[in-house]
Amino acid sequence: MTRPLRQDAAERREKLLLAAQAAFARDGLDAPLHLIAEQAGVGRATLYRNFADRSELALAVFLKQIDDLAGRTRARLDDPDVFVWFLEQMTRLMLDSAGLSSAIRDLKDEALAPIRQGLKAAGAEALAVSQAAGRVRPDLTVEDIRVLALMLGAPSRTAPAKAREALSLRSLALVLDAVRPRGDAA
Amino acid sequence: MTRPLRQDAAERREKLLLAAQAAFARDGLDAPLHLIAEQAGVGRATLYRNFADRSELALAVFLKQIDDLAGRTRARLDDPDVFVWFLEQMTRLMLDSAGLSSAIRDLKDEALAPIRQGLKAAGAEALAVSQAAGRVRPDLTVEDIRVLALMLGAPSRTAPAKAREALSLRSLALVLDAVRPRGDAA
Amino acid sequence: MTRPLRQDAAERREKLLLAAQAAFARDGLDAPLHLIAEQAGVGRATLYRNFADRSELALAVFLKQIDDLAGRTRARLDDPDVFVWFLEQMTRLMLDSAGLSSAIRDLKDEALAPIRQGLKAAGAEALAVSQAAGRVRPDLTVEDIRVLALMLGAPSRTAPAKAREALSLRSLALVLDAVRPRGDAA
Amino acid sequence: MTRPLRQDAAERREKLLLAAQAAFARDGLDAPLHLIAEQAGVGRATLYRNFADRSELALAVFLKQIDDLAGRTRARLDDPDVFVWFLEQMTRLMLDSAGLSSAIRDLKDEALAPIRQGLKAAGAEALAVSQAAGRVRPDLTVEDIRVLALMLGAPSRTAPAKAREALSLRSLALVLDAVRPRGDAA
DNA sequence: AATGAATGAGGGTTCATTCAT
DNA sequence: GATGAATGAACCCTCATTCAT
Repeated sequence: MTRPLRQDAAERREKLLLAAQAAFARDGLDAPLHLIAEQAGVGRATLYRNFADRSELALAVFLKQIDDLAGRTRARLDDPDVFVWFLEQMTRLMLDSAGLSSAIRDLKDEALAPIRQGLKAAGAEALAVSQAAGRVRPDLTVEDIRVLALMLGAPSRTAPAKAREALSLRSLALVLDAVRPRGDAA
Repeated sequence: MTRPLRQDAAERREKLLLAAQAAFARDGLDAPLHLIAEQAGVGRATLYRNFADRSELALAVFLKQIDDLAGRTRARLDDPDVFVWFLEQMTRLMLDSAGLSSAIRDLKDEALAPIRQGLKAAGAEALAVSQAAGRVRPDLTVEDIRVLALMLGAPSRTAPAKAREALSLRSLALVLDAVRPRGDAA
Repeated sequence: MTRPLRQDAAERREKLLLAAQAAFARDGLDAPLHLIAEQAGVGRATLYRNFADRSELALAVFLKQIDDLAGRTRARLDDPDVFVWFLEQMTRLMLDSAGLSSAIRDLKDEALAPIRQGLKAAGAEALAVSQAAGRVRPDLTVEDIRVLALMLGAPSRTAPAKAREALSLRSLALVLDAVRPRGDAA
Repeated sequence: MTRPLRQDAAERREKLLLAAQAAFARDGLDAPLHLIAEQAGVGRATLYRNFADRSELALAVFLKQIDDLAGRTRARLDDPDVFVWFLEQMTRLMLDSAGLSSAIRDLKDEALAPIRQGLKAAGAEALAVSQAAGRVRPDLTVEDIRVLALMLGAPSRTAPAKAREALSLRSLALVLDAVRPRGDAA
């Protein structure tokens, strides 16, 4: 009896997350909430029922993406260059979402801290593997993962899209140079 | 003759620039304008008289800083490591101003483009000098200056201040690694 | 089911229209919107929710009055002097609403054009009837309806109210003289 | 010694009147005062020194035009149709100045009353002459002059200019029909 | 539970008017 | 006197959040 209801609720939540992801990607972390609700096809209060505030919504949106990346990364831990791959994926994520880089950075909302933690966790194993294989500088630490993410996300919210992509790729190239061991040809 | 009047006005304008710089540093590029006016000890309309809109104000605030950096850089062009020094100064600038990195990045306001141009101009000579001296990778281009600035500014708007400083310094270290010629002992 | 909700909203909308009509009548088309909201006993944003901007509000206010007049006019088309009656009613409308004559005239807001159209439609049949009965000059056209409305509305926004009424009545008398066939005793 | 000064002042005042006339004609009675001062090439305070407030300025602007019309009318008092000519001139005045019709009508500013008085005086003799010659209905009174002026000015602030001119001419035609004696072929 | 109407606070902007120079 | 910079009041509008239905 309550099962269909539950399903309905889950679907609504999913639609909200999708709409929010799109809005954050397009307009940044401060996209109007009422537009997100509208574009999800639900009432405003439903959004508030599912997510107490903007932070919680953002958290859910971005953690999903981080978790996804974490999973895909774990599946590649036998590749010695997995950390490079991880950074490439991160770049794409940042390129596709103006909000994510803000979420990793922004001081206004300490509630977003779990995203930083999730990011660190997602990359830690990859970093260890690549360092063990000598493909990444041994002095990098898990703390650096956030720094690298910030650097890769820096070009987001830059217009136009073409330029943004070019800047992102150049950032990635420079970051990879910084990350590879000295003297590595790569 | 009209000097006293002008002086008064100039002082107010200066106070506005200072207040704006502080506000942009603290709250980012979208700090409320009325707070800037208030904190400058001026009426709102005085702000509008001096700067037609937020962009114009931001432009003035940030160009001043960029110009200052450009001047100081030109005075050091005999140092082969001047580009490294330039990046260090840039880091400090970014660390001190949450707004500046937005200004270099933000798509919402194409009026801020001159800042990007000013930045490029400020670093171009330093880059050439350091490249000629073999202290910086020869394949870096003036276009990369913006990318490097974005990367160095990425940690801005990160709290708390202590963490922000640590992140900035780490960014700088990584960027310098990326910028130095391969095989360089640094 | 959703009727109660709708009813509430409809009532508020009605209150807004009433308040707007009063305000436009008293202060002209540029009455402050926040006063209208306040006097309707509603928050400002409610006004904006119901009417996207001042024009839309004015349009609703005045079209309602025009529509009402049109309906009453249609019910009198068997009176050969219906056009005279129409002009009398118009005079009263103008007398009671400083905003309406502006709406029929004002160049600043082309969005108000439908009011002119509605007015023309409202009077066209009455004009035809009265012309057929020989009670109105045969050379008047539907385009003249607007001119006559403007002339009848000219004394609006004249103070004090007593004087305004006298001016309006005199305008009406003169307009009727202009409209009756030559040589008519009237 | 003070003569040149006086002359300067008079010139400034003249420039202000011209600028105000243009601004009132273009934007109506509520044209921004600072634009008038600017366009007159004087400081704002000079405007205030010459005219205590907007009403006084408007009064000066419009009285000048009314006086001019009065003078030209007096010079034509031997023409039995002088009142018709007076109304034609009035039409042109109204057509050329969006502000004048407001000034004759507007309730917000009782200080403009002298304009109404001036208008009445300007037309009184012409009316008497034309009535004596049997060219104008004998029952018109000097009070009607204001009503006629209002009716002729009604189309002002109507856009576009072409339409405004057409409406004005039609108003004039209808007014003349109302003013001529019954049975007159005219 | 879901809805979306209502709210009020907050930010942007303009302009009449004053006042230091 | 003339100037125009400064002021603050007033208005417009948007959005996060609540609440009646």
